[in-house]
Amino acid sequence: MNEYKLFWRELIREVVSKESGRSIDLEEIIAEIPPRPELGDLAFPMFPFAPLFRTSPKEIAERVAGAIKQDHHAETTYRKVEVQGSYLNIHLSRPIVSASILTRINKEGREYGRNSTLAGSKVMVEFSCPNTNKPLHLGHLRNDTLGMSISRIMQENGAAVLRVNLINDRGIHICQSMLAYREFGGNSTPEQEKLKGDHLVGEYYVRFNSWVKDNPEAEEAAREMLKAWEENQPEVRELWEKMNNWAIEGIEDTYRRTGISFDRIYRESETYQLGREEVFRGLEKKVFYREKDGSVWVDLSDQNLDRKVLLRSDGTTLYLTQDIGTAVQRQEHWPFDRLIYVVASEQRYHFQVLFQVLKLLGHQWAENLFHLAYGMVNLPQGKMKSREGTVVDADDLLDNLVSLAGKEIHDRERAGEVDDIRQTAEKIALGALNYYLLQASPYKDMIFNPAESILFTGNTGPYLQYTGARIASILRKFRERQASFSPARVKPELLTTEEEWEIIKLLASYPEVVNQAAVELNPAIITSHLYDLAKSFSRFYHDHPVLHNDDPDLVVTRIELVNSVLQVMRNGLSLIGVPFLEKM
RNA sequence: GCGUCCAUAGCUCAGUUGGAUAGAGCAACAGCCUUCUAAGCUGUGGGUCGCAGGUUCGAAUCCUGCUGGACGUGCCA
Repeated sequence: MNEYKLFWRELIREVVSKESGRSIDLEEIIAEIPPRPELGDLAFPMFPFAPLFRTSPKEIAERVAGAIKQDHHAETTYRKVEVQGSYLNIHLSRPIVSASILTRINKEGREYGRNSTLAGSKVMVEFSCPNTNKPLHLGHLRNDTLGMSISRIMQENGAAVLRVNLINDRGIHICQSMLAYREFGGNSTPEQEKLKGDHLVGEYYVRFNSWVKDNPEAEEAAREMLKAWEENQPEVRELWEKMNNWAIEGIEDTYRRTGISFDRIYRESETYQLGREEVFRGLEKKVFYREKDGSVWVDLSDQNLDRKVLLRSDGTTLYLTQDIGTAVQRQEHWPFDRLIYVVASEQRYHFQVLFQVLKLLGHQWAENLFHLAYGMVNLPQGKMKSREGTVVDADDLLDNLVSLAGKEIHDRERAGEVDDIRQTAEKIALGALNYYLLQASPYKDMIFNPAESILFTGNTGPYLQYTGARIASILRKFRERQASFSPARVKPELLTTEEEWEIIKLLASYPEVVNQAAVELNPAIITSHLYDLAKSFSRFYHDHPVLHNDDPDLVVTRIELVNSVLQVMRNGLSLIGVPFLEKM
């Protein structure tokens, strides 16, 4: 669609320049999509030129329209130029646009929508970053699906992407679950308890928190354990290895189930010491300073960021120190042009400080760090609170969605039609979840209403999957009867209905949508476009039969259109973690 | 206190970066299955875009103030 916009903006720029006698910049010509399709396909407001022409925008629109109509050059790409109030509206030539779009999608297939705006740039995306003391919850699911989707969108725009995870496998909170396990666990294993490893570990984390209420000395015991861990005490290390493996195996099961994967996994136990050297460098450079007690600080109060500790008085590192180290390490491992941290918005301040500190250390690339601060996931009754047991567990939620999807399959009497009920239900559940989490703008807080998220009707992932499955079904039936339509030819000029034209326009603007999503780092732009496309398709095929048609040319032409819709849906769905289904 | 962010239909969310009569879904109501899957389609009702100013030919969108909310402001992560 951009090519048409650009063509017309250039033409109108030329005409307005000529008519007004002043050279107009291309940026001054604003192209819009009219609010209602009957008003045309492109619209150009003439308000900005009123002072220039010293006349009404309506009159300007008429003068420009008149001049364009005399321009034979433009005739092939428009059907009609008309003045609507103060707007100059263009109706594009439908056969020309349709033919060009269908040919292009047919030729490019999976490539359609890909572009090279980020070609040659290396983008690292950090996301997930789970703790190994408890299983994943709903908040992680938003993080994970955002990280995956953003990565894919960047790739679709030509970037080389490296997805990285930093597993938080050490620290006082890890020791807390270890301590509770040693105290109450009785050497039980996930196998014995028939529990996923991460859930077993999580139980002892919860156990610690109730235990410590009546036994404050447990807090001190955990600190001692952390010290023992840092001193490599064998028993503690052994327990840590064992429980960490349980937790990580469990978390990886959830990743597999939700289609999350990484190119490189960092572990905090291996990186937490990094950063200290950098802090010393900063001391030498005199951008940091040391207090009498030995702690090292950075003063960012001139930037409204206050003073921050970089090294404790006992010389140990902090979260911030580690992040300094890992950033430097990553730049060395894989020199990125951009590093996107997908981390909740509550850590905004932390990343502002981190980026400033790296700049003070003289790292040029610190300019290219970006915190994608996504909003909290809340429940209708308010915040999720682990202490009050209102945290929505990721595995439980998925199980719940899968069983509901399975029930739908039976209720709709599709059990005999789908290939594998269990697998289909799993994919529907995943589609519902990912779509729900991605359709809201990332930076905004969102409310996760379990009752609503499991709906499979309306603006949801399953609706997109359903539309895709319907298309797949039509195409299967076409292939079965293909012989009966031959000989037939694709004739784009046969696509004359408004419904078909709406589809064509949405197909045509898909590549810009993919680009826009990358510019804004916002997968919701994709979800919303795919929803519009599915909606338009549903309207179309409700009223206009594809196969049940007397004219074989029309049949194959509509098949071509339907095929294109499917291609774009598949391309788009792959960017938002909604599995495509041949049958549902 | 200070800082950052948010506020659009009863609920959950969009809103093409300042343009035409602010849109979807859910919920409510009314229709549509001898025809390619009714997880669908069509229609009705529902709005002081938090409030008050300002900038502009034009503001949900930009600026200021206010109100309400979230988050942050740890030698926690």
